Amino acid sequence: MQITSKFTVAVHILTCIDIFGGQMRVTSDFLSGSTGVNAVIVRNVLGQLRAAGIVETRQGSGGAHLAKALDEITLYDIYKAVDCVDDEGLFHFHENPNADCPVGRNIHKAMDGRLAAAQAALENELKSTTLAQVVADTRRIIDEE
Amino acid sequence: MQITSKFTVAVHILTCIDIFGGQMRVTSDFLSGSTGVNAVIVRNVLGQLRAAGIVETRQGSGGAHLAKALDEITLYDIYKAVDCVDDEGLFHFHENPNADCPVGRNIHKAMDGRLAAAQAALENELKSTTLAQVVADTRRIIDEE
DNA sequence: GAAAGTTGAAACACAAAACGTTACAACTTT
DNA sequence: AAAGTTGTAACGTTTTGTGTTTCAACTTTC
Repeated sequence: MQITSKFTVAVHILTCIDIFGGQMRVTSDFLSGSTGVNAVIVRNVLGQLRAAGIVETRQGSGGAHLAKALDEITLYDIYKAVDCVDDEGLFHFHENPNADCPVGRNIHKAMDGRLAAAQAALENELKSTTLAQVVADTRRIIDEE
Repeated sequence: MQITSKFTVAVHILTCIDIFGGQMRVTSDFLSGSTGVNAVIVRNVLGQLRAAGIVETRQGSGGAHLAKALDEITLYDIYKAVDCVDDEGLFHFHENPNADCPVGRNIHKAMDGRLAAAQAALENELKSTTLAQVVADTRRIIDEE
């Protein structure tokens, strides 16, 4: 089980938009080249980021731009934007526990709060990290090459 | 994306073993009935829990038993036992970033530590919860019915 | 020691999800 | 008008999770 690569691809895309955006038009084709991901998938991810108010794109003209300051975009925003987890939550209960068994009909309730706390711990960590930090690290690593 | 239901099923199974183990033989067939999960799957999960030293089972005789005290089994132990995540980690990088692009060849390094921190936050929360707590909650909910 | 019930494990089947691919209409700029 | 780009739908492929069938090995009971 792994969280969809669309999440890390989205971070990659946003980092490219910031780093290359000043010098050139950052098209889905260019992003496909940098990420190694199919251009249509890139456009799908950009569409999700646009729906979340993170980037701006326009038909025809080409070139994506950030819609917010780097330090106003958290990894959690991106994680939510690309739908890493659905409404059911990160953990998954089996559908058919036996309602005639006292454990079967209550185990869900007994675990729910604790699993939600674990999921919240993950998400809080993502909320505390901004794209500004990731981009700064990326620039530093590039400069040190 | 969701963490495999084998995890919550394993917790369900262990809870049953504790609650019903005193009165009856808790076989894979019985556990299949309570969880709604196929008996072969139950035996697979029991096999993983046995490999992790959490339960004891024996061919022929039937009936699973806990190999440790309830408060010595954390949700993290179970999560690891049933292989919720592989060695690559919870997050997933795309395979083919472009090594000719400065972002492409460095983004992995720039994100790694932060993603590991997020995963660790989740796992630490699971480590802080024991099966004893889940079973106690389950018994309380049953008593209140 | 034979019968019945159980576990362990392999092999195959099926469904859902992730990701890739093709195709094309709508749009913008030159 | 032409060239390049985005948005989106439709379909294909691969992987993974889960279910199913089958059977050998083992234990207990009769």
